[in-house]
Amino acid sequence: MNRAKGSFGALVGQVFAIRSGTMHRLIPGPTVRRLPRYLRAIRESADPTSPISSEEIGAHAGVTSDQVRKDLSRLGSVGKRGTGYDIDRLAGVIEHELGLERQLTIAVVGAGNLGMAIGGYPEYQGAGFEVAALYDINPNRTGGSLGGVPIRHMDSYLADSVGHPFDIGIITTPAEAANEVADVMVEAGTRAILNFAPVWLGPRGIPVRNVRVVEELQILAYYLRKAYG
Amino acid sequence: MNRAKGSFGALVGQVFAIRSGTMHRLIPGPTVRRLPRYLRAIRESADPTSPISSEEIGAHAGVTSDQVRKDLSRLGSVGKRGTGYDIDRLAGVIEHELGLERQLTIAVVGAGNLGMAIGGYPEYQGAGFEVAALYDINPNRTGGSLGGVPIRHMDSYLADSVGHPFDIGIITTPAEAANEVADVMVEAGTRAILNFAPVWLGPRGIPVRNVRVVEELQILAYYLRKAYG
DNA sequence: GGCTGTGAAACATTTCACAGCA
DNA sequence: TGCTGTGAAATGTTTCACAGCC
Repeated sequence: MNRAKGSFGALVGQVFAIRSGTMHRLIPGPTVRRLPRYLRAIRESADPTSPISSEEIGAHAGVTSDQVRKDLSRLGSVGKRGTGYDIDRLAGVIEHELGLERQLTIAVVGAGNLGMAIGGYPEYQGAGFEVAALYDINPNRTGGSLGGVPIRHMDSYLADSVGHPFDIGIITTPAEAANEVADVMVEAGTRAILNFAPVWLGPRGIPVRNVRVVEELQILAYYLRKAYG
Repeated sequence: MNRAKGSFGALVGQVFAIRSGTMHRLIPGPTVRRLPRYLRAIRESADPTSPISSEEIGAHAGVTSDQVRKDLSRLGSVGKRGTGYDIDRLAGVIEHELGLERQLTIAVVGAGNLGMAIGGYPEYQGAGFEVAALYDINPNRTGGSLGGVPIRHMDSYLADSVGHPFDIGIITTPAEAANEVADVMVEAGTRAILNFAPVWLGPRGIPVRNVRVVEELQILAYYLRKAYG
């Protein structure tokens, strides 16, 4: 498999791709993946009124203080030497960088156990997200609602998206359905995909991330075997 | 934050740590994380009787063929030049490397929506795992079963582990409870932890991996903003 | 004095390119 | 001829060490 380098193509592992238009200068992937951890760390900080040090952020995020400083310095000079990082200021900068100032809408496709669990997740408020709807193809599951969020038939996904496409589509269907669902999402203008189905979603021109429980277990199994034989 | 380099300490991001004893030569982390994808790719191969090429594996796993060959070459010389990789042989080698030959037992702590979804996941058979029990602190949730798997009170976790500790403990509790649960797991001899609670679990001497839905969404938000402004 | 910000060094991973074997 | 296996080069990331500022 070959791929134009430096292009908009999907990147390995943590996949994403850019639909079109100008590519901005991107922060390194590992740094982007740590930013949410820093955000949580400073929000859970013991004293929100006094500045926090890279040392303390690192302790809460499981990262060295060097790494924290290096990462944060990419967001501009945001700390104060001799003092640390102002919590509100830093939270604002990270949220801005991650694009969390605007509330992002989510559609969850697959109203099974996992979909219901994720659709009903209580942490979205304050994190910048709002679940707008759940979808399923099984009419027995549709029509109701989950904590005020309607559960609709997948057939209406496209129509529901007209005028206000979802920012993120979460796929919690069985493996067989995932590619089809992803196609519908792209067609409907959904802007990014978080996939929980155990399949590889090929590049579709929008950012895609995959979370696969079984693979996580298998990775753990490796380290487990190395540690215990 | 400073940490002895090359030690058994927790590694950043994809955390793991080794309890004690000899450290084996480890395959690079990125490679380990791709192996389960290769395993799935070859299992879903069009024709299981004829050999598969690195090109085809890569296409199914979203990785370049170079990368596939480099990764697989770390497991020893397992392919045939001019031909490709024998599917059964390769699957066996990867499974061996990942330690999937022995069935691993899982305990899920937190019998809420997410715990039930993960505890009832149908893909474990064939992937090398078996959910042995679910646990919760809420007596209203305990006592029953989920597809034959008993739901027990967390108080009995320690006693249940005597003689046959769980290989992997999955934490699906709220954030506040996660650290306490992790402590119990370590005390009970649970050998690795997969954490879904939105907190950083500090190093505990056993391999730990974290999956956090909100962080995944925030990472997506970043690329989404870069793509669409 | 204390803590950030950042070049430079060290280290890790991926890509390239091709030798080697079926 | 076709595809693997692998050194070497290119690239990316983390760690180090300290200058710079509050």
